[in-house]
Amino acid sequence: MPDPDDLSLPEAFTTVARTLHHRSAKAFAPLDVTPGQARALRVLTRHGEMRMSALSEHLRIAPRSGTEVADDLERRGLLRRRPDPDDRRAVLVALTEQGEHVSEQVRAARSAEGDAYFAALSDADRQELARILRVLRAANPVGRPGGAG
Amino acid sequence: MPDPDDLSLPEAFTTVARTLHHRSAKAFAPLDVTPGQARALRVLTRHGEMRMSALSEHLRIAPRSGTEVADDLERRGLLRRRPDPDDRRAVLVALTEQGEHVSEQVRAARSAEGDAYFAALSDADRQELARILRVLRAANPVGRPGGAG
DNA sequence: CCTCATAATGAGGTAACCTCAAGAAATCAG
DNA sequence: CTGATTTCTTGAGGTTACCTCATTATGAGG
Repeated sequence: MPDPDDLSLPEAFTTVARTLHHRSAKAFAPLDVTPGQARALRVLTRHGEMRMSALSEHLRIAPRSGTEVADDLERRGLLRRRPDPDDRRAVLVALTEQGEHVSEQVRAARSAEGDAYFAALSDADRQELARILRVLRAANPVGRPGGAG
Repeated sequence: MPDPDDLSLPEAFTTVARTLHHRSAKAFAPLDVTPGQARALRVLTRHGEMRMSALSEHLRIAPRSGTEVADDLERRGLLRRRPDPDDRRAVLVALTEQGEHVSEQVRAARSAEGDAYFAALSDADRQELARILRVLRAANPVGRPGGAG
């Protein structure tokens, strides 16, 4: 196997992200939840009931894509939709009881397996990385293609 | 827009990676090259002619997926295949002259736009990030699902 | 009422992966 | 040399996680 190339920052980042994705997918497989769904579960656990549009923004994906994630979770009985009483165009989404349960399992699986990916880092490095990622997120607020037309 | 959530490390990483991917895709669009193809171009520029299997390993993707990337580049006239004279099962891939040219443009586009994503970081932070990514890559050598199946 | 903006979704598409199995060639056991 | 096994690549078909565009329903302002 070839030694790691001296990749550029974007390349190295992408490579690590893909590996991480595989790891997470494996960790969540027993729960029958994809990494994307897992993220949505965590958002809903943290912030409670919200509109579809808000969910999409939290996940930083296009509104249409948020619909899709919600569809999947609803099909699995982890999420319920209800009309927003204040605006009949809008839909509110929230976790079902089972959704909360799975979300907690997701959190556990993340600690057990997903975060294991980062176990090679010292505590200090993990904090450094977290800080750097925050800076990047703040500096590049919206990754959605619609944003820049 | 909601403030960035206090995401877990894996989640934050994934989110940043997706945004970065969008940025790169946009930066490479004028060259008619996807981010995945751009990575392959860079690998071939750095390491020269190699087998399909070696290309896949460099990109850390399944062998079949390497074939696909090579197909795309060959269709665009950026890459040529030839049989390996030492092993007639194997195929050697290398950039064409035009491929070298586009690869250089890719490198330039990365500096101009792709790396702009990391411009929010100080030089020190960029080096920190690069170091941390190297540690992660070294600690988790192969992200390919086939490995643990 | 008419017009314009907004919320969600149906329809259809893409990039970048994957697995499984086939076909050809190399290698190893006898 | 023969047969079994392994290796290298690719055909066929599938998945995830996104996307854009157009449509429907509702809300807001003149």
